[in-house]
Amino acid sequence: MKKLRNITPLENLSLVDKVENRLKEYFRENNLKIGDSIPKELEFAEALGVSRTVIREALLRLRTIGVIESKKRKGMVLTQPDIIQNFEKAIEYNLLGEQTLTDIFELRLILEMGMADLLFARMTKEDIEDLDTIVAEQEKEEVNTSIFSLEHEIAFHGKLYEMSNNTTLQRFQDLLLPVFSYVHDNMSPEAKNFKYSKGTFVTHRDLLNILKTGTPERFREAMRNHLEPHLEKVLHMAK
Amino acid sequence: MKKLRNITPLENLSLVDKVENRLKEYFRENNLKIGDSIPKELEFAEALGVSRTVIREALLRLRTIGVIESKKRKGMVLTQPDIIQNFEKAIEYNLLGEQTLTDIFELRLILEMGMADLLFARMTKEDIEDLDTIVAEQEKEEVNTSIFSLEHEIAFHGKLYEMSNNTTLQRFQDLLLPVFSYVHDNMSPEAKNFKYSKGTFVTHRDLLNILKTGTPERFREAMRNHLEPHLEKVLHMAK
DNA sequence: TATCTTTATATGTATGACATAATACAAAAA
DNA sequence: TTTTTGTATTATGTCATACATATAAAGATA
Repeated sequence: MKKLRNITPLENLSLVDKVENRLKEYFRENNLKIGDSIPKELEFAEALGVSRTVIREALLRLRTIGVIESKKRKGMVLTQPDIIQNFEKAIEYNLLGEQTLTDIFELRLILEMGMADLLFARMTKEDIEDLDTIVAEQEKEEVNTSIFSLEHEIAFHGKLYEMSNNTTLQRFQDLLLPVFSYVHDNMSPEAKNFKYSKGTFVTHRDLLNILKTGTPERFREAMRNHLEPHLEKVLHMAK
Repeated sequence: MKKLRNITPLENLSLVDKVENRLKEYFRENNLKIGDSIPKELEFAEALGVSRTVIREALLRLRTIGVIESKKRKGMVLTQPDIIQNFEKAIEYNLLGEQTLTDIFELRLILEMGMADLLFARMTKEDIEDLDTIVAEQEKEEVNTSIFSLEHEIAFHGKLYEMSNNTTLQRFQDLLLPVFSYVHDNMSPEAKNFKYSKGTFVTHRDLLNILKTGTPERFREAMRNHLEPHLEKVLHMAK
């Protein structure tokens, strides 16, 4: 039998899919902005000639991704979708694959190495003081317990993100924390041991000092060393 | 009248909200993984004592964020949510605020500066050849038209993301392209003019050469220069 | 064995009814 | 007048039922 080629399959969209597309068109055509209210379900249903059920399903999708909000009696209004929140929802279900998790962890490394210029441009005296406190706290505890604590790790690096003054980036990191701890927990014991061994590698204190008196370039290099155990693991991983 | 204090409002979750939470619990308790199939709508409805409508709405939310897929007659199975796709959907509606767009653009700069180590560790001979072609193409056209083309910009930087070999990162950039062009279009003419003015700033060719014979540090520094006009604009923006 | 046809079934769509919460407005109280 | 309280209205939220549709799986046909 001759192979069938060059024939595009006819689109197989469900009614809800079509309605969703029409809604998107509608928003575009009418140039609707955040805060604008949209017609009620029954009006849409009538105008498009479908049941309220279908309209509701389409609208519900929009509600789920945060494009609209609805209130009883008041109706529906367009809202600014919270891109991070969608992310979050997906993660809550613990269904991200190994590869995605690794990718995301890698993303963290990239972010922290790339953040240098932003940090130097935006850091304030208060930021430095905060970091000082965080590092001092860590050093005090480590003398006693000599146990690596994920908490301090998060406190220090979290503060860096905060200093970036980029809300999206910051929330991104908030939400990725569980991923970080996941990867952290699943790291080989060896990697854990030689991590942050003072002297060999750059410590939080070192990073802080560079922030105080150094340059973005030096900071990047230092951060690279600081993250080296992670980097090594990730870089040489079979992809 | 005495002021009312210390009374927490009682939770006001819709039925669908509650059902959604119960479903999440259910997945957790039964330790369900990607690929596992779940009971049908009617069974859930009966088990939870609510109408099929409510169950469907809750399930639809999950379907929207990509946690489940459903097929007629077959039922529903857990799927790996595509975090990028969710992002994408939100963006399609053109409802992201100015601030978010700026944040995201900033994110791009951070990513490209932070990517250096990854690139050097993972680039192949073919990658370099591809880049060579892209740059040559650009140079040829620029001689004729001397017009800056977003296309070449995207081709070159897109290739870099591709070379990172990080699928998530790559798709992230794919989806952010519209944001990039948006910010690009809205840039002040001055910024556009002194951008990539050969000689003054680092060109794509320069970056490529560093990739061939240089080091990650040099590449980072070069990329910093290359992106300087963008960086300046963003760094000194009132936040 | 391979291919076609039928059948059972879970999701998809339609309809109509009622519940609920939020608004606007009227009425009452201060 | 101002503030509080009640009431009607209305758009979304929930329910029940029926039917449409696609398709996996079983059965029939070659």
